[in-house]
Amino acid sequence: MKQMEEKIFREFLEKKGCKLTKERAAILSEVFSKHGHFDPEDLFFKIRAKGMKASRASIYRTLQLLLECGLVEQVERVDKHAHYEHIFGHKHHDHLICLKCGKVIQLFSEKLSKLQEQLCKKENFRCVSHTFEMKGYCEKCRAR
Amino acid sequence: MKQMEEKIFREFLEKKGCKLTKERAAILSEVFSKHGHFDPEDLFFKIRAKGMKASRASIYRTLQLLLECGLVEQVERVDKHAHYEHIFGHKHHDHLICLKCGKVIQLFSEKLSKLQEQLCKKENFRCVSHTFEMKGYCEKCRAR
DNA sequence: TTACATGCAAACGGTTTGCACCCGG
DNA sequence: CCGGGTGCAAACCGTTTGCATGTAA
Repeated sequence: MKQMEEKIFREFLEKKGCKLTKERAAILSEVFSKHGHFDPEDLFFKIRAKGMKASRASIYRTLQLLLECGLVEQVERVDKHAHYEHIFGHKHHDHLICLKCGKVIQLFSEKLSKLQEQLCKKENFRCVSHTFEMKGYCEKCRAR
Repeated sequence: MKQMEEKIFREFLEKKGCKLTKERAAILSEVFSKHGHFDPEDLFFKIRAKGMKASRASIYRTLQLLLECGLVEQVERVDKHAHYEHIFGHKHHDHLICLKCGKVIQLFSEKLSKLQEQLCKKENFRCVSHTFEMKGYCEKCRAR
């Protein structure tokens, strides 16, 4: 189970005629080390902190590959730089983002998935990915 | 009706101790000249094309003000630069974005608004704004 | 008259790229 | 061995900012 994502990545690279280098392995392992949002800069420092290494250039290049094979998806945020999260082994979900404390609440809604399907059918649109985010104030921050 | 947005903007500026300069008026007028997405670069050239002028710096500064007073909102997109649309006089809506032809289909859904409310209530979250976008292939592009 | 705004050009900061060297298969 | 990969530093490009000058109220 733990190494499933590596198997997927390895096979994807192979099919593409690419190699699984130690940098790519380090990035993959860090991306899957815990669930949550991250950005390329996070990754750069966390990989260093673990005594491994990969340049920023390799991180950006590898993230591109991980998007391509569907192991990672891009999470859209208001601030200007890209955020990502790994998706293998996780149901797709949406986000509530607190404008005060920055907390991200994950949201799973069966109803939302259904509604989404309906809306696509109505427009005869084939949906490949979606983003649903609400910004506002979380329980704790509202209390203050 | 036509000049309602100017009234709103003027009053907002006044309250802030700011002035309605001709550059700001030109930007406002261009932003409201038709409904749809635009980015700062679009705006820059369209304003020129109409024989008015405003520097990029003023465009960025003015967009900030328009966001602040709620006449414009930021639309999130996958590509890296910001997109906006004016919202005064329009119901909030969501988007279907075609990955092939780039077409943006507007979506209005009462059910979605309701669902959103429910989800917020469940988490005791006060929603200030939301984004819902689906990316995929539109009717025409699917046919090909 | 006097803040506040503007335009310009330089600075910024995240991301991409060219290139010489490196290494996985 | 060799084609793809890496790190570095420079290039990119959308956005922001400092500053001298212009202008709305």
